[in-house]
Amino acid sequence: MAVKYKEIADALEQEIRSGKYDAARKLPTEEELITQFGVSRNTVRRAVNQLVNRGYIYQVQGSGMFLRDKSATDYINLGSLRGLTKDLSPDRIHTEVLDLHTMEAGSETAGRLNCEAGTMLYYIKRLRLVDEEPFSIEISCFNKNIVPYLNKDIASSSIYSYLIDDLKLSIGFADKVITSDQIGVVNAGLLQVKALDPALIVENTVCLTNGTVFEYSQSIFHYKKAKLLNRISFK
Amino acid sequence: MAVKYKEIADALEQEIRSGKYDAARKLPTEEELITQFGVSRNTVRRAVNQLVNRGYIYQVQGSGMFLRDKSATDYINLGSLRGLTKDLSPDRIHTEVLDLHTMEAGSETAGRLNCEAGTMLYYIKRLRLVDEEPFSIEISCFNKNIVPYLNKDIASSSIYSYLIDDLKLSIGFADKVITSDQIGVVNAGLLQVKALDPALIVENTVCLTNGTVFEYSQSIFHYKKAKLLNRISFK
DNA sequence: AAGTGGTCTAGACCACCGT
DNA sequence: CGGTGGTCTAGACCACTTC
Repeated sequence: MAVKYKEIADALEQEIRSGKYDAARKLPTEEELITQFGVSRNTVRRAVNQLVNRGYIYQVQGSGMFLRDKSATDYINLGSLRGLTKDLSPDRIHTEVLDLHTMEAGSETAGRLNCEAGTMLYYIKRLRLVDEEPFSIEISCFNKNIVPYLNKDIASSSIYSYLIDDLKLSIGFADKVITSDQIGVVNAGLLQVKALDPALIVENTVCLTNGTVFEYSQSIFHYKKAKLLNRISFK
Repeated sequence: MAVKYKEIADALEQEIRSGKYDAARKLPTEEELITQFGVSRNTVRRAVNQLVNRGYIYQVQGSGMFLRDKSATDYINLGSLRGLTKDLSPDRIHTEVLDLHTMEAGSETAGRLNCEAGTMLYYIKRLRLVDEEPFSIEISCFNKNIVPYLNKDIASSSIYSYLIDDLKLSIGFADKVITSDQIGVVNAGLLQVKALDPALIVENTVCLTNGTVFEYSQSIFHYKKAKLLNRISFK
């Protein structure tokens, strides 16, 4: 990390999640944070801003910085990178790799990944279980020029940890398109619902900080189990 | 407004939407914006930051600020306040007010609105049409202590314009919970789909800047017509 | 009136991209 | 190496809340 405002933001996030401010439901004043962390006011404010964007707190001019009501658990936060892996406790999640192979991009996939048709990519289909019950199906395509290697082992834990910590990719931004549709027979079987039952679908296009698309994925969620959460603040 | 960085952000947003940078796909440098708007670098950077958060651009250190690919139209932006009203051109939208009355909050609604049971509120049910075809059903509850007056006229255009421009409410943040479920018979009839067809559902809890909940709403979207878009950036 | 967050400036230095 | 964004500081003044 080595960047002050992010370190402070992460420290405060930890404190909030640990329940340190649950009694007061209020953060220390900017002045206090300035002396506590020994940085300038601007740096404190940038850190605090992260917490606002992450949905933890809201600021009231003249009054203070307050905790937002805790969202009930079991929500998948649309604003964070790691869908399941961050929001649910890791021991509740299991991943079954149904398919993993390399292939050439067809014209449709090439369009989505913003690359030439014929570009090599990894195709992965996974079934994700929460508390041993089928929760979602994830079909992902990674541009192999950017993600040169993947295997079942990596795919069965958190791919994103591998991309960030090992491949040192710096992920910049993403588009998520959310829809609902009738589920097909095959996927219905995997999720143990009936064919034509509803499915909650999230299409995800992810880019590096330099703007290159490296992943396109589609997640199909069990309609009775999945709840997506989006926390926004206007300022 | 009267705040420099927001004015600059809005001006740049307008320029981007107008297509001014479509050829270059690149914004002027910070230095250029500084001289163009006659403000300090920090102010330019705050303005630019808004555009990043609104999903218009991404920044690459050492290189510049670039336009993100346009999202196809017809998406409902989850990050903006006015769902339909902002994303689709206004003349395509029609709103039919099915019900509008005041009532006392029951215990469940009181919980969602974070108020006492028995608090007076407005209940509104609306059918929204896009291009003359049923698109979504919106059921909203407003705390009457905060929104003291509403009528069919207001409800059939944009409620939020009224809240912001006329009532001078300052809206702070919101929680959106997105799910999918089988649609009921009544709503199926309204949306002209079959009972038990999928529905895309967004529950929305909206707060003022001071943290007070003033609205709880539920939107039920036509599963073949609605696409929600969430643009996120990590920094 | 005191406390607390919001806006703005000016300037320094660092990190990364491209030539 | 020049161009361009990223981080950080120090200080001034404004706006809103609370008492």
